[in-house]
Amino acid sequence: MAGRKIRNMEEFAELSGISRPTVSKYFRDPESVRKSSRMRIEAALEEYDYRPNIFAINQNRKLTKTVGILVPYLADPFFAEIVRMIEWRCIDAGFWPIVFSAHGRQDLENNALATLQSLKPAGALLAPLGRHSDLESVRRFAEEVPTIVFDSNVNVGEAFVGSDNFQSIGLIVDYLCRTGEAPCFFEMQPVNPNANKRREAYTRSMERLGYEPMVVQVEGAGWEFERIGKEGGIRLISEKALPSDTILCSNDRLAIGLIAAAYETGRRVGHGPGCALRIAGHDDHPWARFTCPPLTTVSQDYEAIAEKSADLLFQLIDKGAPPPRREEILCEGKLVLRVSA
Amino acid sequence: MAGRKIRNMEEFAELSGISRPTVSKYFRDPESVRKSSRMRIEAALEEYDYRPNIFAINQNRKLTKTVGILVPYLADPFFAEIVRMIEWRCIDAGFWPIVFSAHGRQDLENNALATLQSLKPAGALLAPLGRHSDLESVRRFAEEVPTIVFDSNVNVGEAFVGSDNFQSIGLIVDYLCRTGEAPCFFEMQPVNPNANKRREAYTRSMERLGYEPMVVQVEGAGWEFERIGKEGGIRLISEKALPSDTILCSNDRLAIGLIAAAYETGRRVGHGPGCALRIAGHDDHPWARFTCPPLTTVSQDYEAIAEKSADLLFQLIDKGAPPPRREEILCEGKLVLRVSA
DNA sequence: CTTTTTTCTTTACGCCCGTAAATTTTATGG
DNA sequence: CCATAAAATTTACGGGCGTAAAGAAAAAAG
Repeated sequence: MAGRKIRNMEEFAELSGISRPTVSKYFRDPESVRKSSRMRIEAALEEYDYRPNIFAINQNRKLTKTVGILVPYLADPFFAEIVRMIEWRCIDAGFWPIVFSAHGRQDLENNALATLQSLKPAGALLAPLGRHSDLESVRRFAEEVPTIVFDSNVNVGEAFVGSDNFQSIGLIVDYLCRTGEAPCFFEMQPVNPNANKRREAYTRSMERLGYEPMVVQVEGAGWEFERIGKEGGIRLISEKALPSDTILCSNDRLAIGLIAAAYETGRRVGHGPGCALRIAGHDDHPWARFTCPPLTTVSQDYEAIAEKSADLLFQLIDKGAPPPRREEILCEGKLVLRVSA
Repeated sequence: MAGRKIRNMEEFAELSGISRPTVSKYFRDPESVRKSSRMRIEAALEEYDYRPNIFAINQNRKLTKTVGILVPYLADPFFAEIVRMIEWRCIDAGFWPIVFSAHGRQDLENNALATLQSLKPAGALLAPLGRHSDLESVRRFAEEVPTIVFDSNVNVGEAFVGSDNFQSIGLIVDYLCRTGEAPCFFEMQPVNPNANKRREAYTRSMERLGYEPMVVQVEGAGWEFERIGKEGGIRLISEKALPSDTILCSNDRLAIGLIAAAYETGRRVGHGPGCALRIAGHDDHPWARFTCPPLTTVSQDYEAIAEKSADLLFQLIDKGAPPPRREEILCEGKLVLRVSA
């Protein structure tokens, strides 16, 4: 494939000895042409290294093979991981995934949606910012593009895939209450519906078990959750303002910050003797197993969320028609017992 | 902008009362048309919400406004951060960044390069896999597309931007030797030139200071550095196989794993009294300040690397011609003293 | 107000490919 | 070997835009 330069499909078709429409058909679906033709085309491909012009292809296809993926913050390991898994599935299914990050900002989210829409994608997988989303924009987008929403349920799109916060929080509240002091709930200002649901789930679980819910909210905006958790944690610990020595964090990143705060203030974290604090998180972030001590948490089922949302989208694209009513698929979390609580 | 649907530029031009070629000119550069025309177009834009078809635009332009960004592993916070910064600059400079991740695999890197090339980007910013790269593919790509290589110097492209490993490693080796036992060097099998340079820099620094270099390599492939560091660390610590109680890790992610290993085996980390190990890293990863204890490390200058590589690319795109010889820009690291060493 | 310059409009062509219709070739089965 | 079905070819058009050329209109300069 080091031969001369190929300008376009016309030229390539000539060199391969097959007509251009047939070559075009081959590139849409290699199985759709006769075997002998396929082999001649592939022989020519070996020799000449031609690739059809993506722009010209997509200009004329009503159904692009592009799938848009938008997440609120790609530098968050949760999204990085889940995007990795989704990209994978898209490629396997013959789609061309293209990733956007809103970098935590509404204007960039809107921008990404607009750019994405002009790419005329076959579909989109959106994890909206949540509280900071311009819901009207998201809705308008979803009206034009087959859209599955994941992670952050903003009641837009043909379906939602996410975690069952009531189940997962229930699980860990049960565990914590059964094995020691009832937990307080450590959160920052909620950025998306998950945070709210988790707080509510915590409150309900506590009440169900006959405890008084205790919610502690720390100051801080933005996506530097660890810093917020650490700074807030240091203040709360040194002021002895924590209503319980068992702390359930709204997510693992806050928990990582809180563990750092405990270290800095000399409190030993864990469930053994001599430990001052028990700290638990939620999500099972990629880094949760490497904290000191390793973080007890509830896993989000990354694989399941990635798989279900992708499959649902492919289904939606194939069917053409949206489902009769908006589906909401909730994946269950699993208790991940480590040392911190 | 809730008016009727606009099909194409023709229709939009008609509605705005300006001819299509002028509208086309406007979209390429709004300043290039007369003010009165610009205002009429913008008024129509307010009302009708039209966006030119990206595919049709790029098909006819020789110089696309796309900039490709390829990193080896986007779920690594170092790359996530630096991509975030680069994307930013591209958007500011009026380009359209598009991000690819090789997910640590050669076939996906090649795939991404091919896809990227068929997008006819104005330029590309590549952080190659390194040892696992198909250098011939990368080279062929760089011959066609103005390319800046960053992070991993594989001697391809018009320029390289990265860290000065000799400077940064020298800095931390000096510090560690001055304040306690001379460090051994903790690494895994090198995945890219940086890892090799760092080992070499360590060796030289040690010899310069009159110490015997001690390199410890742990088993493990792939991009789960923390796991590799932790598992290797546990083995080395429990077998008392570490040649020094001060350990300089090839990067922060390994160090995070090693700190977890020290915790698990009950060794206290830090430079104070009662500490069994001093552990230092390299990179100043976003998570390095949240380890327990916080990680002493050498920062890579993320901002500088992102800025210089992006600026260099824009310059290259404007100039049209490559620089007389391949530039190599090395950014200096800064010592980041925390508690772990 | 006239001349010069700038900018716009009109017209037209091309980019590279998808795709439809009509025709020809090739494969399949009896 | 022929009839039929399947697949390929030829021909033709269109998509949405860039862009060039020529002439008209508007702005700037005198």
